[in-house]
Amino acid sequence: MALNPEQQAAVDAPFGSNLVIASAGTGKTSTIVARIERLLTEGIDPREILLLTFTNKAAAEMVGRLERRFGKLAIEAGTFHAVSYRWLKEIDPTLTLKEPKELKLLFKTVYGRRDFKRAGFEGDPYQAGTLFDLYNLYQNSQPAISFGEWVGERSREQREFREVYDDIVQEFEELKGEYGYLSFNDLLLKAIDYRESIRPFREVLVDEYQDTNNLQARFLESLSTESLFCVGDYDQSIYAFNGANIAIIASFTQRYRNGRVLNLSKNYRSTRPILDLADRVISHNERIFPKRLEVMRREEGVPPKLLAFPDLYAQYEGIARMVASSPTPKDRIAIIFRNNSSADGIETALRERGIGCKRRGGISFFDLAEIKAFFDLLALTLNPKDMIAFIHIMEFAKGIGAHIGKELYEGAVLCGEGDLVKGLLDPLERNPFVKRERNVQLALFDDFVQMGSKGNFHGVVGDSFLSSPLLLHPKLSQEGALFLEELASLFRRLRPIRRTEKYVQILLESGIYRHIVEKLASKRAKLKDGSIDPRLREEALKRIEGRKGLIRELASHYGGIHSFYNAMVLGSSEMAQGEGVHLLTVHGSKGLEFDEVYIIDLMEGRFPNTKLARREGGSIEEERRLFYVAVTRARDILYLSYARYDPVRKEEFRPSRFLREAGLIS
DNA sequence: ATTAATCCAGTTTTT
DNA sequence: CTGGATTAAT
Repeated sequence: MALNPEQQAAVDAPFGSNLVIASAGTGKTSTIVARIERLLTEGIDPREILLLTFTNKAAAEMVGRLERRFGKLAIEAGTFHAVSYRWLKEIDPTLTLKEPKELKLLFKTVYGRRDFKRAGFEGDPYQAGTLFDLYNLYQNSQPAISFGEWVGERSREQREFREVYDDIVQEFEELKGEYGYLSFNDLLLKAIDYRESIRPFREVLVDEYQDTNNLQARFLESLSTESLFCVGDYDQSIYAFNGANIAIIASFTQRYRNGRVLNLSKNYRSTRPILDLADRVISHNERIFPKRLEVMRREEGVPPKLLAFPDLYAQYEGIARMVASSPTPKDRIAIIFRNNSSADGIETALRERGIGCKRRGGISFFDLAEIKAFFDLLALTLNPKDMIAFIHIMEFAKGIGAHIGKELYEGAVLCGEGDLVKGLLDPLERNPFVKRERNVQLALFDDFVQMGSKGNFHGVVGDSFLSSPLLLHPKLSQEGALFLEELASLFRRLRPIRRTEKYVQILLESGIYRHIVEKLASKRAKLKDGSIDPRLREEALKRIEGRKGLIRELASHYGGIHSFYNAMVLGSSEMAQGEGVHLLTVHGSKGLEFDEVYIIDLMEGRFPNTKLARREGGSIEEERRLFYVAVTRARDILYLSYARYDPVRKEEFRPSRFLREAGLIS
């Protein structure tokens, strides 16, 4: 595709600090690709080019376009996080990421150890979950003050808790270290720490620069590069909740002396009526730079159409009906919503009409119990310090809950002199479960307990495991003993394994995973009276078998078992399932385009999500930018839809103010 | 004191 | 449909 003069100017911009302001649909991706092409044809080593994007999919697509022309390329490309991980892996190949959900749980237990009332506080502290989210935002915003001070500055009422909050995050950080956990933010923070060991680049290209937060900006500054090429559009900044800071793009020329700003203003994507509508609405936001978008498409275009429905379900039905009868190929249609909660309703309505749809994340594969269990098992074998994974696995055994799980873990670590694997396979011969004082004074009694406990597990565990001091736990159940032995045997069998496929195979076929799978299948086959239907059980097992196959298939694409695990944590939400109409949140739709777009649930409260807009980080301007992003995904046809009533919550709706701003209602 | 079962409320966007 | 909280059972 030929470039227009503006695009060419960006491609040809000399080395230095370049900022390209690229409005929606102005050929941003093509420009980045052409820029890299130019660098390559000038003879720059691909290894000296770094491309940072917002999703790994976007990076893969751009690299794919380049490779079609140049063949296999060694360009470093991916999200900030994926790239950081790749570098850190070379420094420490065993580091393992932990899901934000799990970290939140850990944070909650740390928080739970504080008793605010008893400590004499009057006011209401933030809840654990809120505080955890705030902590992430704090890390992303990188202020110079402590977390507690920062919270106190944003809210007067919270000032009294600032020391407690500092204490909580300190303990949380210590525990993370103890268990060997890394959060997404830790990837960037660690990469900044190791900046000296990261190779220099000739040019670093940054896509979606408007969504950069302070942590990412610091990461960029820590890189050694001759030239910076940032592409963004402040009207599409929609990640304030994640610390995205428009000031970063707005202050580019102040921060980079000799920084150049280039503009891409010719829109090739959408028809005039669609762009006019987008423009009318976004003009209600304060303009940072006046921006004029030139419509390049010649045809008159179809005016966007407003759809009003009496209630939510009539809306989902109606949209499904329209999609069904539309001549547009299904995979070039997108249904876009503000909140993920809209997805289920529309998906059901589409299903009923036999229309397939493609949905990201959602009721994910990774939320299934058997998949979670697999990844806990994998996480534990990769990082034996992962106490939480150990407990999750042991909880499948009857009679073992969080408490005993934790005691077993600590016992094993004690018997292994700090090493869980040693504690399982080659333990010191002593009872780790008696209090030390007692141990000294009542040595004879200990012996008695040992003999007695071990006797219970004859026939349950093998001879070699029968001598394990872990079996001395007074409340250990038979199943618990079996699980411990199976776990020990799994560690033994995995030790010499290098190949990813083999490693995954052994995990999936291990005794412990088989037990877990059978328990899950039985649970799912349980009838109302408590009995198990063998047919249902067979079906459940079959479904699980299929999912095991999927895990094998996923794993086969990765060179190392650590890479596989970390890629699953980093990219699980990017994976989409299904074929057909695209179901997307506005955030998920960023950077994509479709012939026909339906924006649904355009009601006050929902979109704009007024609850979020009132919260810190949110604003009605941000909601308006979200609307702008959604509208500018459309090439030819745009429908805007709302419903007047929610029959489940018995709630009346008013149409979104954006519909008024768009001139569609008065 | 722990674990298992049962019932009730609630549901933000992403790496 | 899930997570949390409450309750029953061990």
